[in-house]
Amino acid sequence: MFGIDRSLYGPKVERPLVERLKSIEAKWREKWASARLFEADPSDKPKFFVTFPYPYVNAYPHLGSAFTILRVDVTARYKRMRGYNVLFAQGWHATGGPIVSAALRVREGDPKVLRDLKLMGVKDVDGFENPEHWVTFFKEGWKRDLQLFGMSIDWRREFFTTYLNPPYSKFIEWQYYKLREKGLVAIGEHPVVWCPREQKVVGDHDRPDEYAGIGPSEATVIKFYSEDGLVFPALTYRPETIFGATNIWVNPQAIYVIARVGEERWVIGEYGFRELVDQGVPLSAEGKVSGRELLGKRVRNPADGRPLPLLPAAFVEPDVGTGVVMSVPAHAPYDYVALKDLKEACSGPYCEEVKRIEPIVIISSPSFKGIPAQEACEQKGVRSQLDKEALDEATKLVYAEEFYKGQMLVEPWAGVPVKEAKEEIAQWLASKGAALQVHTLPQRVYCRCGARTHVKKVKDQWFLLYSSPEWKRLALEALKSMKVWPEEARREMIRIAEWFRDWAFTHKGELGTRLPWSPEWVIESLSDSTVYMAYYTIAKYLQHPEKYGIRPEQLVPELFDYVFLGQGSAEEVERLTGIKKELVEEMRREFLYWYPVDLRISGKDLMYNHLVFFVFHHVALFPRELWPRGISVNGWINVGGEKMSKSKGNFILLRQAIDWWGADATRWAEIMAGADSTLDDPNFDPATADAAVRELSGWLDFVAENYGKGREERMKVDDWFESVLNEKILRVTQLMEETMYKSALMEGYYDLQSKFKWYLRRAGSPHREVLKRFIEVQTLLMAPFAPHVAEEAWEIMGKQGFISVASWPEADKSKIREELHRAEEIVRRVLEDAREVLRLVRTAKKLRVTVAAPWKYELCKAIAEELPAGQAEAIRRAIKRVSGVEPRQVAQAAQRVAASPEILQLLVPRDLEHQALKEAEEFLSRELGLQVTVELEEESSSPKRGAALPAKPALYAE
RNA sequence: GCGGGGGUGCCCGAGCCUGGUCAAAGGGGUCGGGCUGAGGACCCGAUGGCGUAGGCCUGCGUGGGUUCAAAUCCCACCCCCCGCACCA
Repeated sequence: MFGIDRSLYGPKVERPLVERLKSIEAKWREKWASARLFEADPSDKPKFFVTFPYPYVNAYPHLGSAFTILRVDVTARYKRMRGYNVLFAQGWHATGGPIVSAALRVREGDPKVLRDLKLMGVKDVDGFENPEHWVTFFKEGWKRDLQLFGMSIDWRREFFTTYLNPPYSKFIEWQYYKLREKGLVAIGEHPVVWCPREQKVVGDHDRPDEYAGIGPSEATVIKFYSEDGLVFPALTYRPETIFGATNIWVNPQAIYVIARVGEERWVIGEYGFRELVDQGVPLSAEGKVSGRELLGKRVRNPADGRPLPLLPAAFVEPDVGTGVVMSVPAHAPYDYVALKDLKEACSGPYCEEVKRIEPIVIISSPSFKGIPAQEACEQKGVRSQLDKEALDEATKLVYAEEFYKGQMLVEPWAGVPVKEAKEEIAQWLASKGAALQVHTLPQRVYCRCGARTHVKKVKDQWFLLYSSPEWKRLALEALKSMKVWPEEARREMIRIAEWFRDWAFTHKGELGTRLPWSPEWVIESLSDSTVYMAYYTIAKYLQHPEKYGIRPEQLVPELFDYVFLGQGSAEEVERLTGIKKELVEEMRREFLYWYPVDLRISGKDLMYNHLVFFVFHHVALFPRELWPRGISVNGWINVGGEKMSKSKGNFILLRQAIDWWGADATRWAEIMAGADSTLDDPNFDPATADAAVRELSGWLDFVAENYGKGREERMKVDDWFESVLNEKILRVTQLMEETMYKSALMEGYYDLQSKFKWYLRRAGSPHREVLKRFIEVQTLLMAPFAPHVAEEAWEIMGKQGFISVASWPEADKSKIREELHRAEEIVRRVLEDAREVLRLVRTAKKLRVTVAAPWKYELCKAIAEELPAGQAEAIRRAIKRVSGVEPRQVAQAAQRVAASPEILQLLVPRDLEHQALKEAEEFLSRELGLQVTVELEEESSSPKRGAALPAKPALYAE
């Protein structure tokens, strides 16, 4: 039903197992809800406030969005088990254009939007022509899916954005009044992509996909005056090449507009005319002229006064730029080829002159020796001036090379890097009145309505002044002092913050909150989602008038001033709003209890805007102690090694995954995909989800069968396993603290399980208390990841209460004994080595294991101690320290230690090694299928006994 | 171009910060064995090359370097991904 290729990405696991997990999930979901387990109110416990950027509700969550919020849930659950009062609330984002645009498309019957809706499982598109319907439909969908996923959210604090939810808009209004008071907003000009037919700004969602992401770029219009008083405005991205201009190109087929500006009369393409008018150049059309009529006219180069002829070129498109092109054949492949073509097939009266034109090289760069444009054309195999593809490549090549590595050759800029000269020359021309800075689109962009767009300068655009040094300084201070995982993300965000320019934060015709002092503008989506975490802390009061009786019109700025900033008094607020002073105070207390945000977990894509906005706005509005404390960033999930995409068929909705594998197995597989805090992209493997289904139901069976069972008498391996168990707790706890969730699951589950398996093999059967402790610890460690299964296991064990709020296991450090781990490793290696030996000596019936003589331990200990001096020196010194043994023997042994230096890491007291091996005799015999005896070198008659080294006993198969 | 991330064995993927227990965890796949009426489920073993004694050779993008010792540290280079905004 979702159009997904199940054979490739679907589940391959037994249905009954999944059904069993799902019914367990339903059971605990209900129990949590009826116990209101995740509803968090201020208490005397320490608090932890973790947040997930609220999602844009124009679709259901998929595995990618689920991944990030899962990390939030794991954090919340872990922190609860650590004794924190955790606030995890969730809102929905509806601000902006995409929903409005999608609704419009539904009204128009756009098949693509309808198909996408169908892919979501929407059967009836009735109502989707209305933006509001999208919001309510998908926020309900999100909520349902997140509930099914086991998110431990306090739903009383749910809300959504835009004027459709007045209390939230009141909050945003307050925020912007504050920013204005602080002088952080200003009005100014701003270039936008404009649709002349619909008279509106064209965002990415308002255009066909192939035009997405193309925005206004800066260009220079250079004015060339002709002898008969006309102005030819040539638009260029490379004003510095003016010194290499040899002529002007016009298209002889095209019709140009003659337009008056003050005293001047310009010759310009129709498109450029409109674009410049919309950018404030006061052109008024007076007439038309064909390109052909202009040929042969002469203009003056404003930079050096040289006369330049107007020549014809077919590549010049009248509806790109101004339709007038400055020709620089040495540095522009198009110009170079057009000139060459013209020389070969010239027929006009200006032919003599054309033949005399030679490219003028004015920039030097490492890659080009002669004429750059010529070399680039040859390199790219350009055939003619209409060979667009090759020419574009050649142009790109020359441009990049010269921009980044080129130097000017012309005085007074000789030697200046092009990067700098470009700007200076443009300014110099402008100061002479010979040029102006404009914006244009680097290629044709069409609006969804079909009309060609151009760049318009909006005059009364509102800006957030992110370039303000003081604001920036505070934001950087916050970024530098907060916790950020991974560290690379901090560096990246600091760089982004430094580079931030002013931000146009108001739009028209979108969903959102109206700018209170200029309501024709709506606050844009990134700008209304910067400090809303503060809103969570009191959302339960504001979003539930039936309970608290607070109406939107009572939410005046003074209320927020008091609640968030402590300004004014509760009495004053009561007088202004009629909201009871006690309630106002309660809100203030609640805010102060929860704030600041302890951790914000987000996909790495938001580093480039939202997360930095989040920091900027907090430092602008709140005192230092309320600034955010942490950010953890993760990559975007891949499925089957590739980015999720609808066309590849690997696009998996969360609801679909839950249907296939259940919530816990999906969570498990997502964590295993790579939930550590890194900038890498995690990879979701459906096979892992299948395996998780088996793993989790297997665990429940295991708990049911084994909890409370086991042998009574104590063995040495029991101590080893207890040590492992306690060490794991320490390790996993540390990883959890660092939001390294994949590593935590790998160590805390898979690693521990394989250690447990080894323990079972070693011990034959587990000790009752050790087994009990193992089952408890294992279940607790997996609880943040697979909470439903963990609850079920907890219940099977007969524990009271929810594991979701049980205590995270505490490591008993006294039981961690490093030497036991080494001794066990020695046993493991003996088994491994024995296998290798027995592979080669197939006829063996017995195996003797000989533990090295005491002096060899002395020797190794000495070497280990002397090692800082370098290995060779350490051995020399160590040999001297061993006495009472034939020196030649000592030297030989030392030589062999040098050949296997790893034994130095495994060194344990001889007694312990002997004891461990002695106890493992039976185990080794069982594993190897022959009789194994362990003996001491001095008592041994094994022909191999001399080869024994500490941590590496001699083996003799006979 | 700038900024960020990455390149590990048939595949996926740990390790790299803090060099030695690393021929390199764990999965998957493949091969062999066990359990079974049977199993895609579970358990055990093998899975770079050579080797009738635990060894040797080759090896973590490429080329150098530091070190007694490098997947790990340093330098250079090659390749892949992402961002460079006014958009969620």
